[in-house]
Amino acid sequence: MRADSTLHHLRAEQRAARRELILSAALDLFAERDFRSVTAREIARRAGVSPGTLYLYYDTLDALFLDVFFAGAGEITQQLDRELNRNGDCSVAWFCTLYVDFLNTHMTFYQMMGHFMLGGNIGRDSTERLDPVMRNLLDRVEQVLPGRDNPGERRLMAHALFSALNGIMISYARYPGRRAEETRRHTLRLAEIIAQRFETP
Amino acid sequence: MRADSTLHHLRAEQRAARRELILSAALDLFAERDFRSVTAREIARRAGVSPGTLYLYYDTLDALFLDVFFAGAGEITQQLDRELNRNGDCSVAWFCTLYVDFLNTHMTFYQMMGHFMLGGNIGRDSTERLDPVMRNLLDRVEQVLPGRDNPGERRLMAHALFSALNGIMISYARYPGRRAEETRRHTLRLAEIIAQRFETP
Amino acid sequence: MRADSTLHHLRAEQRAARRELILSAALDLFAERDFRSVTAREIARRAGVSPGTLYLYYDTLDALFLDVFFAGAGEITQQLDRELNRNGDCSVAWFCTLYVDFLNTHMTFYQMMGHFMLGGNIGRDSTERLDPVMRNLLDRVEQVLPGRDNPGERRLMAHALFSALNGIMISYARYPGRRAEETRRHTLRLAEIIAQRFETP
Amino acid sequence: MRADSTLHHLRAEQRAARRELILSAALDLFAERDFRSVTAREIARRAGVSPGTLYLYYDTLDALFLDVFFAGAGEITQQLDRELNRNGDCSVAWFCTLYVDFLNTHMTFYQMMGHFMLGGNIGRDSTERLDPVMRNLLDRVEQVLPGRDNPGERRLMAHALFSALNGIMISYARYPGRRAEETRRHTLRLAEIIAQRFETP
DNA sequence: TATGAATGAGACTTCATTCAT
DNA sequence: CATGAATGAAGTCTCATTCAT
Repeated sequence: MRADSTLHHLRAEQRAARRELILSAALDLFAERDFRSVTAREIARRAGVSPGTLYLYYDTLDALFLDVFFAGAGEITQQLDRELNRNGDCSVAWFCTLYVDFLNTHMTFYQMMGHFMLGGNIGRDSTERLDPVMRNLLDRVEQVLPGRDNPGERRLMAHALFSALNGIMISYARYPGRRAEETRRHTLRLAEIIAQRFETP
Repeated sequence: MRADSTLHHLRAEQRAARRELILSAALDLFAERDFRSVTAREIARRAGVSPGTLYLYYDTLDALFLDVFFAGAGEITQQLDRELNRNGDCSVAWFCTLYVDFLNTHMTFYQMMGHFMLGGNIGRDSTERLDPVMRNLLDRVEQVLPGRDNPGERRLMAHALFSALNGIMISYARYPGRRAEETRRHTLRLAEIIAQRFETP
Repeated sequence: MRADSTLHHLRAEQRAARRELILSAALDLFAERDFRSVTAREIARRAGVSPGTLYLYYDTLDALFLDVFFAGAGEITQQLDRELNRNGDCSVAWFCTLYVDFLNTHMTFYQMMGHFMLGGNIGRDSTERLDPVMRNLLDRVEQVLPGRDNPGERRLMAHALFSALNGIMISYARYPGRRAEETRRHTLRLAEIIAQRFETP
Repeated sequence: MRADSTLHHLRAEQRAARRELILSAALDLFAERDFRSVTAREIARRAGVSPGTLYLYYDTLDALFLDVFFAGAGEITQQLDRELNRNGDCSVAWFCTLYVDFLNTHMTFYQMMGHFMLGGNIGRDSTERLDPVMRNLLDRVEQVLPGRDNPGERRLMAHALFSALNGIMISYARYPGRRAEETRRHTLRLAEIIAQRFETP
């Protein structure tokens, strides 16, 4: 029993590790080039596995893309939680800066969000996985918003703030000709402005 | 001379008409399906020309995509100007509503913006054409912002507002499970909130 | 008008010629190797065209396979008709010999028949094209059968004879270890026996 | 010694049982779908073993296919023998009906025969196993043929009858649009006709 | 012996783009 | 200027088979 469960555990761990390996290889490539031009074969080669192996861990390339998004969403959610738990009273400015900073260093996460939101062909099951992830994020946004009694209004405001921050990147992310550092500075400045706008209840 | 220039003029007109025809066919298809799944051949067929002809008017498919963006940008700019010229003092709320409404009915314009901003490979010359178009748009945004003396600050605020509005769509545009009408209502509500936030100087 | 129709005619002729070219290349390869191991790329290379061109003339490899069958069916039908028209009274023996001889020299036709009859995945439209072809063949078989008044009985007898002849090949066609010439002699001998059995009404 | 041989025996028995298990799983799947679309992994899963185990019992997938054929041949041979032993004088009609009925319920057996006869790549050793099996079957056919002195002639006649019966299936087995029961009725009727033709010496 | 993850060659097919007519 | 047949590189994904555990 014990041995068996250990074996299972190891198996699952190994599997997760391999998945991580592949995902990481993909992220590597996405950092270098537009993700739409990255091929399955390249990801496999970079991960040091065969193309066939890729499909042992992901049914389809889009499934992998989705995982990039999920991984990113998980990470930013954790980052937020860490601070929110420690310090119940976080400022909007802090949140905006953190999120936009995250987008700057996790451009691929942002690109995937765009990819899927703007017409990615995801199956019903993926939609069902996507939904709660987005909701989770919005829950965090709500927490940092200044007091507002009406829950519906509060949620809407969270939507608005979340949208506004996401919009920063689409407008300036890879604006041709701008270097990463310049982009970061500019986007963070915009984040501050938006934060300021959402500080008052 | 005269005859020649008239001929030239006619030629140019015809050429423009053909381009328009092709562009319009493309938009037709983009309205039906995700633009990433539309092929050059399909566009040609829909326009009633041959695939080869497409390349007489557009060097590349991305060039056509870019034109979709330009056409949209031109249209919204004109719409704004019409009102701005008539009525020098337009409200932020009016602008936000107009713009988000435009995005809702011109999703493809928005998608193209995303396509290029998030990693589209556009050549140097296209960048040079893109730049003034964006600047033009931002000029309009500036005009509706409430008085603010510092021009740099003013410009930054315009960026922020423009970004915020664009973000509305990436977060909810084709949010799975939502119908077009529902999306429109929701995004317009968000536009109002954002407008409200940017009303005070 | 005239010119146009001529152009159309030429186009159609050229197209048919290209199709023929590809078909012929495929048959070439099928003669050398089991058709199931022949790839689209190989056929294209042999035909002296690019892989993409293949799909300009055939939607799918199976469509090409089907054409192999149709071409064969057309040929044997014509061969039969030529003689049947010249000489209204053809013997069963003559027919059996001719057909089995044909199968020996057009093994691929036979293989395709087997491929599709024994489970080939053909669409509805192909089925609709397959049907009349088979009926046509059976019509010829009926013509050579000795007098028999009842039409239903006559048809059944045609079925039986046709089946019997087809069976000869499945049992001995590529029987491992037999050379082509030996196979031909043996199958023709069997054809004679079967003919003899079907000579009496 | 004794213990050892018993052990060996057990081993052999177990091995045979496993082979049977796998074979049976394969047959299960072949009954559901065209055998050409069934994968090794599926067979393994259905048999409740791992893909690797498959290759402990079969060198290759074609070897398994061959076994399907052998199993069928063995079964029909036994069925025939049971009756032939009990009743030395069996009619051609009885044989034809029995065989075609068998083909109807063992379509896979028939498909495998076609698979190998029409170009399957079987090694020399498999050919050596195939040969006697076919001979065995033909021996039975010979037994039911009406008196005929010349042994060579007799053998040839057996070939002809066997071929004729096999042909019934290739012509109508999965004739598109026909249901199993209809096919069975039709093929049995054809079997009768052929039997009738081979009844006279 | 049994496992099953990994392999990797290779299959089919698509599609932006070109160029002879 | 228009055509549209042809290209051919490249993409995703499959699957029989192997081998370390």
